[in-house]
Amino acid sequence: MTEPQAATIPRKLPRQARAAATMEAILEGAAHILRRDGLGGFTTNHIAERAGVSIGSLYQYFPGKEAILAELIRRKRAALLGAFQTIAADEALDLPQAIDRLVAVGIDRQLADPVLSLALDYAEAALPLQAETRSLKVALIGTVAGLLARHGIADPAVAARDLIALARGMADLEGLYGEADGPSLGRRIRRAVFGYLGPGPFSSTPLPSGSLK
Amino acid sequence: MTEPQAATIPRKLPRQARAAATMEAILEGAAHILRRDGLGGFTTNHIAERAGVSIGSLYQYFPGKEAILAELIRRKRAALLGAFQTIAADEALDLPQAIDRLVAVGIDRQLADPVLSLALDYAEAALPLQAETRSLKVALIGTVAGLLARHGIADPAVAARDLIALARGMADLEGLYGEADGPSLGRRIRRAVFGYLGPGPFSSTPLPSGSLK
Amino acid sequence: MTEPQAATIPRKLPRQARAAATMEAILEGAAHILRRDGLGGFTTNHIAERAGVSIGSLYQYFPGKEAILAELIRRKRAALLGAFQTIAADEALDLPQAIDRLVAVGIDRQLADPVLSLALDYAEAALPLQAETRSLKVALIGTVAGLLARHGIADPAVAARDLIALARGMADLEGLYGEADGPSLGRRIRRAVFGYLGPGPFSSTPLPSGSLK
Amino acid sequence: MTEPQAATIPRKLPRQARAAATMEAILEGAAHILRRDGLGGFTTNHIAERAGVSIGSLYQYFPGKEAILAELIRRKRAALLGAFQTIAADEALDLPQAIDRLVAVGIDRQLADPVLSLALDYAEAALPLQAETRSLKVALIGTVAGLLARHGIADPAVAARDLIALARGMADLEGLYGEADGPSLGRRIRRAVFGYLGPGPFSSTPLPSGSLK
DNA sequence: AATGAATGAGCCTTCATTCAT
DNA sequence: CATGAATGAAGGCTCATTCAT
Repeated sequence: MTEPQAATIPRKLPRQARAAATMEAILEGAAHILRRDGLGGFTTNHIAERAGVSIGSLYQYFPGKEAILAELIRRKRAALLGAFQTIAADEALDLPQAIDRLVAVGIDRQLADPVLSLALDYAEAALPLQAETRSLKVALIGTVAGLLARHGIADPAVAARDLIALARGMADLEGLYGEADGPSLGRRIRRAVFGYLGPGPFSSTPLPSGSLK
Repeated sequence: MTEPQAATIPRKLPRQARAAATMEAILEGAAHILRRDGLGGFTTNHIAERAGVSIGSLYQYFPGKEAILAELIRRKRAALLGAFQTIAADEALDLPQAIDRLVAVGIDRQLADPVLSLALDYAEAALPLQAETRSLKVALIGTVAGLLARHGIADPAVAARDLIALARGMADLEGLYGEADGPSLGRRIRRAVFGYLGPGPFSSTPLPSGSLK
Repeated sequence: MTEPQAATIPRKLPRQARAAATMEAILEGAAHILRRDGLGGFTTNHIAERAGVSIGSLYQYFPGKEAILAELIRRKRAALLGAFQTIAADEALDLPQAIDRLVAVGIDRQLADPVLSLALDYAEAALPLQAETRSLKVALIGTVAGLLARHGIADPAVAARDLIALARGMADLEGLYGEADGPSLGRRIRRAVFGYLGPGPFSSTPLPSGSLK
Repeated sequence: MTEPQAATIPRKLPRQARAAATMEAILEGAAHILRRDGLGGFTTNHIAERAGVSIGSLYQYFPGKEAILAELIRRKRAALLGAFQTIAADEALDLPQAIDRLVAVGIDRQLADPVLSLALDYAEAALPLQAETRSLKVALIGTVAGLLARHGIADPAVAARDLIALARGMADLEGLYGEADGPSLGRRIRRAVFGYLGPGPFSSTPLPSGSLK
């Protein structure tokens, strides 16, 4: 895809409370539109109207629609990254426990807003985003990779990417068409993840034989 | 997303050879545009130009861009479904062998055209497709579910959807950012799949004890 | 209105029965479309489809849509003209009797197909038609004018045009919004017509003096 | 005619003076186009160009060409309605005098712009207008009907519609093909109108008995 | 003669973006 | 800063018409 790289950083940082509120309104409006109309209906005019802000104001805060989308992605990734980092930094957790938590966190966000999540996931994959946004993805994978490496998993970078992709793929479909049963989905994802990682000495509490069903 | 359901079936069947060629040209042009410019650049004018066909001709065969997209999805799914059915019908294969083949087939198609695949996957998930197109997805899942059921897997319908989603999630990202190493990807996907399915009597090479939960 | 004068005569006279049938089918299809969709939906493609004829065939018989419209107008006027001439030629009728008949004939045609009539009336007034078609209108007015002159009406040409316009105006609206009560409409039109003509020696039942002027 | 009811109300009310000027320019441009090219040439692009306004601006104020047409009709009817109400409210006038004035007012407007008037009349009759626009027509008829009722005319609603239709029919044709001699046309219309109303006690110059009815 | 595939000008409309107020 | 009027490129789609088969 070769669309001309667009500016994706907010134009200016709001210094006043009112300005911050305007910016939030725009982003909330954008999320609403994306959820309701998908990427096809994601237009600056609609966003401004929904946000109760003039189109001129919108362009005071964002240089274009790509920037709004990028900011939505950035925030989503940043929140996820923070949660992941906290989990990965917790030395008290063994790998299965850490993965349980990572999966649980990821599922929560996905199921809470499946359509928006799917649209942002696609946008992130398909659109040319700025380096700064991309770096969040790298950090996300890196955090998981570090955790895996610490527990002796081979090829941790590839594994981290695979596992995130796997979980996201399952969660996307469950969100859209399934019954959005988080606990059940979590169990299924963990089975796949642990299968991927293989039987190893990484677990502090080895499970007995005898399958799950 | 509540876009107002668009017509997604071709407008008329070509009666002359020339007409069939035009229709193919349009579909090829559409695939090319989708690959090169993504869903954002997927416009009827671009498609017609790329196909070397007048915009009027395009509308003789398709009532709109949605219909072209739907037809691309339909063809992709139909081809995949055919391959899956052949594999699932082969009684000589045990479950691991059958899964090996399913994964291999799926990977081939995905890696051969990653950007196109991603766009079609997103379109299929996010756009409101017609019943007929959706039925192909159902058939695809059903084929895998039948295979799983025959080998004693519990909850085969959910499992089939999960496994397809899982594999597709991994393959999408590998196609976009990875090294497109099919055999390696295949091995990783299989690990996840067998982990998901759990240790069972289905395997000719039974897994050792110590699986994870 | 200065639209470029278009050809309005049928391209060729059908010599075979099949050809004549095709031409009739086209004209009937055109009337149907005009009735159902108005002048805005009057397109050659729709007409051909409705007529069950290929678009190519349509252009074998008519050089363009204007010609089809013109032919519809021509036929309508010709039929009316024939009826009018018969009435005007009947020496046995006095003026009130003749007018009764003229009005009755006009009303019948208008009420039988009000939407089509209105569209044709507008087309006749607003579109640039060919001399031959226009001449039918002249003949129609002339026929009435001759009748009026024969009974001593002053300014018969203007009167004929006025009376036709008057009756058509009333009939158009009655057709669209009224109860399409022909006899009642006829009575009302005749009151207006005789009022217009004023108390004169034309009637076999002469009116008393005291005109309205 | 069953065209899919289009929006016919202006999109937004102009808040700045500049905006009001733009809206007027659009309406004037639309009137010019209608006059010059008829309904067939009545396109948004032509209107915008003629108005010296971008096509985008046109769509800021009107949701489509139907809305522009509706607004032209609305204004024309509103002006006529105002004049009619003034006349009908004047208790000093007897019926013939009031009718004289109504006819004179109607003729003035029709002859001043015959092509535009004809196009608007047809549009009003043939297009599906909004309730609000239709209500102006009802008010117009109602005003005349009230006047007639006050003077003891039977069936005043039907009579009002008939008389308006009758006058409009005559004026439309006079405007297009006649010599646009207002006074003469007025006299002729009045003859028809009084003939329609019949000899009654309404006139300050009472008619003798012996009407045709 | 008949067919219907093909054409492309042109219509309607949206939308990202700018700029005067 | 905010507003909203204005812009025009561009996209979706139709329709009159031609022409090879």
